[in-house]
Amino acid sequence: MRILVVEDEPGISSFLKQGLEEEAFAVDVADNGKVGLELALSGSYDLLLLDWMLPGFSGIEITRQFRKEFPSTPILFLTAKDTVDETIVGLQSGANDYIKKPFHFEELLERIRVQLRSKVGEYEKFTLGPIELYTDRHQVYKNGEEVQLTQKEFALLEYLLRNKNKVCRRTRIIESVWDIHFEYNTGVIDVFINSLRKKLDLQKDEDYILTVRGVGYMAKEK
Amino acid sequence: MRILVVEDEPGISSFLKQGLEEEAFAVDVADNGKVGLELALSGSYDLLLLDWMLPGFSGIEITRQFRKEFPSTPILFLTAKDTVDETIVGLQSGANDYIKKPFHFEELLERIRVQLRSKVGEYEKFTLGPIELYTDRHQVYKNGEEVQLTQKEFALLEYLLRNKNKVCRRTRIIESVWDIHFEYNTGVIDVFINSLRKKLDLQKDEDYILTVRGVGYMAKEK
DNA sequence: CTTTCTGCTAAGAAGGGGCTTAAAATATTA
DNA sequence: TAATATTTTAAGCCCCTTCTTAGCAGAAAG
Repeated sequence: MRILVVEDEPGISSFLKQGLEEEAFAVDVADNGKVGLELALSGSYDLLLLDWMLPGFSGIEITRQFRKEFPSTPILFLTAKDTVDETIVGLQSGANDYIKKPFHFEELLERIRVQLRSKVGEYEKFTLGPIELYTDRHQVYKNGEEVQLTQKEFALLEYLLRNKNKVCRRTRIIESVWDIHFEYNTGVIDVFINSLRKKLDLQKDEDYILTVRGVGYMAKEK
Repeated sequence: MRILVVEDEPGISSFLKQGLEEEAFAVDVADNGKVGLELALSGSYDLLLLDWMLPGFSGIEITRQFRKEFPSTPILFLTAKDTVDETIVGLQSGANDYIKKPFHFEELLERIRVQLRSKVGEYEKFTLGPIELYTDRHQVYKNGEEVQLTQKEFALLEYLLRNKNKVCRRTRIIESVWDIHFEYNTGVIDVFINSLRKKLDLQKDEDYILTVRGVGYMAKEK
């Protein structure tokens, strides 16, 4: 996933570049609107991250011009203050979301992920003890040997691994994996956890998928 | 942290209530705009979560009226469609952020946390001597080692830590942790205090959970 | 010192949650 | 359309959690 950051303050842009690269994004930086727009129009980005106050073209202008060519590429903009006006203009001119400075990096990440959720993720690999999971190839291995999982089994395992060492509540699991948002009273999760444990052939000492009674499940590294 | 949810669909509102309560928010629900506005104006909330399409007053009207009295309380609104217009009107009338339905609960939580971040600190972590408790992850540590607690044990410890250095009356504890609001004549609390002390392996010099004879208990930092 | 009260602790009963399995419903493939 | 695979529902079982109970120990009061 390629991201273009247009931001004139070197401190912020280098912070963003470094942080996003740690999350396995490819990041380019432009420090003014003119260069930013040129790069953006080259068409090789999956998401734009624009500072709103820029030398050269402003964020609005970049957004307007860019939208003509690329109607679906998400644009996220950074607003300096809590001014509603900026926000409104930004959304009207075609941006998808905004974030106020100062922001927490985790939040920025979450908003980027929301925007990219429709697009297919790049190559991602998760591990849990002897288990490896590749999101792109849709494959899972244990001790190097491939394990055949169905779609839902895979999705559930992926969710647990994305939240490794954190307790995953049943409600969250149902929401993220099954996309059921507003109610739940089913035992599906149990069934799929069961088949996961079976297919992964977890022995007694391999307690990688823990059940947290009354709460949910947790993929835990030893 | 108290949150008011104004939402007419019972499915959604109960889902929100449950989910937010799991994250340790106190949640009230109103199912129409009129009651919602009345409750909101009572002034005892830290954040409003408004559905935009409501019987009675609409989200806009609630926002406008509420803003006159409470200029700084964050308002988050839920929009049904991906219409920029609604969003713009919402932000113009004084809301702080919006989220599109259907949404992922994680994202909603993140946005709520952002709004409350100025009010309250980061993620919720409570400490008591060598004991650490993380509300979001549902985990407790003593001297860095995880301690396995059941739901009720966790809820009780969390309550005591939220009221650290304050005497907690038995009646309050029963109300908050067990949700029993009428009179009580049971020894449950004692039993759970006992198992907490055991599981936390408190030595004689580690008197962090004190008994206040005739009143209740207190988590006390030395 | 004795009595009375309150909290501590252990053991067991009651209840609920999760595991497992099989069968039904749904989706996919030939 | 039939055949197959996947997903979901449902039910019984077992075990963990929760709550009750009761005897005991120690504090407060007389």
